[in-house]
Amino acid sequence: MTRSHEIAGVLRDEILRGQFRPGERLPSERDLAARFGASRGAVREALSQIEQLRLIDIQPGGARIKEVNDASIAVLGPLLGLGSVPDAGLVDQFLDTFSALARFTATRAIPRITEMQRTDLLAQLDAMADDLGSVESLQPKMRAFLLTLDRIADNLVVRLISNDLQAQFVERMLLLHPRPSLKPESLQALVSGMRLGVENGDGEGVAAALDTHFLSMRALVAQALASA
Amino acid sequence: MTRSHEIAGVLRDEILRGQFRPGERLPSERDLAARFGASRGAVREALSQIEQLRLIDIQPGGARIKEVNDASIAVLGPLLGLGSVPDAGLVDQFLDTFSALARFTATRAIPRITEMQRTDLLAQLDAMADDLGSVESLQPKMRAFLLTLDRIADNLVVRLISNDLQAQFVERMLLLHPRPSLKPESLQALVSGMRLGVENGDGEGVAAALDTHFLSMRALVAQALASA
DNA sequence: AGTCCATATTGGTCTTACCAATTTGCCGCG
DNA sequence: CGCGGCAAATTGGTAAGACCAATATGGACT
Repeated sequence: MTRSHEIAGVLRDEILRGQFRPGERLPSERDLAARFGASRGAVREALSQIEQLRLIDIQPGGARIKEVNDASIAVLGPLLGLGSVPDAGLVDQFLDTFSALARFTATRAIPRITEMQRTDLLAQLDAMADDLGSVESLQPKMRAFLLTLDRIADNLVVRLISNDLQAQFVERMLLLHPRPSLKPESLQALVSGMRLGVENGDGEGVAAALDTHFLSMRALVAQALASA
Repeated sequence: MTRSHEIAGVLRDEILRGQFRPGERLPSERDLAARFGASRGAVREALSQIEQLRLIDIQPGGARIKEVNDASIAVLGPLLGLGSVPDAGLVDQFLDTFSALARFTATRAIPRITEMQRTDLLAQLDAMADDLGSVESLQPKMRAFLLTLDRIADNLVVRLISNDLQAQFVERMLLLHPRPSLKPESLQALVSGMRLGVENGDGEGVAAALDTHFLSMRALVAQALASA
């Protein structure tokens, strides 16, 4: 972690916390350098990073705060990490979005899979079916399965979105205690539902199974966050 | 446009063009400074920006190129602008993604709209219905309508994704000649389809209208790009 | 009260310098 | 010939100082 990343992190969080109003001017680079006990170069690198998050607009005369609504999606992770517990509403929006992305991937992938790919997917699902009890080992298999679908769907735009969100989200949610865990019956339904869809080349079937899975997931996580 | 942004743009495009293999080392900051006739500070700021795109990994010892698959979605715009004409496949993936995002927004927004919002939406649709002939003036109304839905759906994650993609995509596609334009009948079907959905509180109806609209759009754009 | 201009401030850029970590390349050993 | 190990060169990280052009500020003047 370099000095400029540290500084960027602090300033980013302050902006996300709303400590500056949109349109307001950020302290000058020289003032920030003094505040952080760093060189102006380090501060400039930090500001350059925050500018890429589209949280500020740097111009001769000063850097001005922008609306969070116009920011890059890269602020979502830091936004989750602001409090000691992630914001329940934002987490639900994340999961809802994941749900839509998974549905997208499934409906685009299934109609174009080859026989070999189908065999591969079925094998992965069978491996998952043997593992319903331990969420810890099912999770990575689920991710691998969705990644396979993602490769088949072959949409770079959605792939980058999914990767980005996943990276920001998973990392922050793994810290939760206690980790919510779905009932084996639900997982069983998910796996068998997807299996049926893959077998029949029914993308909508796979998507539907994912939909209900994400719905239960959202309910569960909401409950976990409420109690935390 | 500052020097560091210029340099970052050049290096970014070179990486996106595949002029470096993943894992390969980028020239040192001092060499790059010499190449661009700039100071090391300017180059460092540029590299810091490229690092935020997740195109490189900066470490003591050197900056190493990463896989484009792991990059930020902020590379999609530059990726569209690499050639004289945007890549048709990537454009289609963009539109497909827009389609899914619009569907998401519609299905989430419609069930939770208030009477006042419904009135507003219907008014917007009526204004659009009077304007089917000129694509130039319909386009912004369509965007405003989707933005209204977006505000109602109230999902920050999807909003940021949509904003981001839109900003990157629209800007690059406006340069196309000739600009593709849908037949008035199709637009008529879109507007009336959405109107029916809004009236009946039928999110799936609105989404379906959007689906068919984006399908025609994709066919049209593919044709335009093939001829360009 | 409004306008205009001099001044101070701010970002943009370059130079030079030093440190710590990594990489490189050479040497000697097995 | 290969391989381990050590020293030197290279590389990124950071700092301090300086100058310019564009912007913002404040005061003088009308």
